[in-house]
Amino acid sequence: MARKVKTRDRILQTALALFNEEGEAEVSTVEIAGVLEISPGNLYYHFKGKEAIIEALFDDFEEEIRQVLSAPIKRALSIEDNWIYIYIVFEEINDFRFFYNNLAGILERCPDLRPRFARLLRLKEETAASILAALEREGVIACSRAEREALAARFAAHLTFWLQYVGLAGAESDSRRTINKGVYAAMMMIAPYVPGDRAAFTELLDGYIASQK
Amino acid sequence: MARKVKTRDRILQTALALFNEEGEAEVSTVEIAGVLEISPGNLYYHFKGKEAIIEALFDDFEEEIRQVLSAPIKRALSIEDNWIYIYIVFEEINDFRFFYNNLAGILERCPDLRPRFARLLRLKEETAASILAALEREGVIACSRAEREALAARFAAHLTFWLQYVGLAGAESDSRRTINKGVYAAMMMIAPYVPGDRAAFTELLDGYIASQK
DNA sequence: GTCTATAAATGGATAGAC
DNA sequence: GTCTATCCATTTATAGAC
Repeated sequence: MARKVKTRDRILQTALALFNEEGEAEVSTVEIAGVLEISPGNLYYHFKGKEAIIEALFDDFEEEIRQVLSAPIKRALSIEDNWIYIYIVFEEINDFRFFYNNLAGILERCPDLRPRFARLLRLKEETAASILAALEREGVIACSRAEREALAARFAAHLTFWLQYVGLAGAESDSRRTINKGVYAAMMMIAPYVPGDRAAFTELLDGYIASQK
Repeated sequence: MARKVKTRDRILQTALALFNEEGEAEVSTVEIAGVLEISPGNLYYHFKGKEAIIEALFDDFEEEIRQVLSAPIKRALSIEDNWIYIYIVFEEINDFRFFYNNLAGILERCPDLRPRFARLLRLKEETAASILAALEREGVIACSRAEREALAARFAAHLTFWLQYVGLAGAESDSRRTINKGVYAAMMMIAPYVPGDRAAFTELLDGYIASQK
């Protein structure tokens, strides 16, 4: 007996899909209601307006991404483990990409989200930094504290903007492939810090991305 | 006898300022006309609509950034020369930042700009690649072709998104300082490829940014 | 070139019936 | 919870006078 999905949830789900597809600015509350085949009035019963919908979607996103970023990475020192980990982060961002595609606009109209989003950025940096520190301890990479911090910041920025970047360069349709390229690019940032012959490391990466396509 | 500035130019100038300040989506044609103290009708005499204004602004931006990116860098192998060069690119982007702050939305409504913007991205990459190649030839850095290409792509992405990134982390007001930090971050991407003790190179950078603040 | 006036369309929002 | 009906505000866009 297929349990009836609550209208509130259907609104969120549909809004998310439309926002991701057409861009948040391009989607009106009327359109969302239209796709759902409910009345605008009904939509307004559940959410005071578009901002309320966006904030509710951000709640979901924040919870999920926090869970991913805060998950202690157990023995994630192999290339494979790190690859998968980064892949998952990208996937999460991809699911809420509408947000990243119009950050300035959304934060303008939902000022409450600004500090929360800034915190997420910091969490990304911290997570990257702690992974790098672990790699450093195990001798996988060798770099100074200053380098590690700069690298962590770059990492966070990469996670934040990569999907947008490929979208601009020319629409790549296959998201799995796109994300794998993003993971590859992330790993390449680490390569020069691998002691000894980093060429071997690079070749390992090349092999890995080839196997992923 | 102060030559009268053409209305068309005043529109572009005012629109650019408002777009940068409040975000393109937040500014209507009526508002632009209001600030200029001309009638909306008059504005529509000069431009068919907001899209036309945006495209005209993009024309200006494209011309200027092309000039900067295509300028042959003569003997730009010193830290100082490269620093200044990157600074100028950032400055140009900063002057038209409204565009970068709402890329998805603008490209949605002005599809003509999409390929042109993509070309600019490629130009950024090519420029970065050729600078890196020069540095390689002179022995300033040492890296493989694959590494150089990955680095060039990262460089282009950095130029594209850095200003947005700091804007999100917490609004830095002083643009000169922000840009200098962006240049520093760019230089730090090169550091690990400097042969010998890269620590010396890093210290040089630290000294340089300290002198710039 | 510039203005006034106004049309036409859209999106956000609410009241009140069912 | 949901709908219909409606209102208000904003924005784009045009016609025609000066």
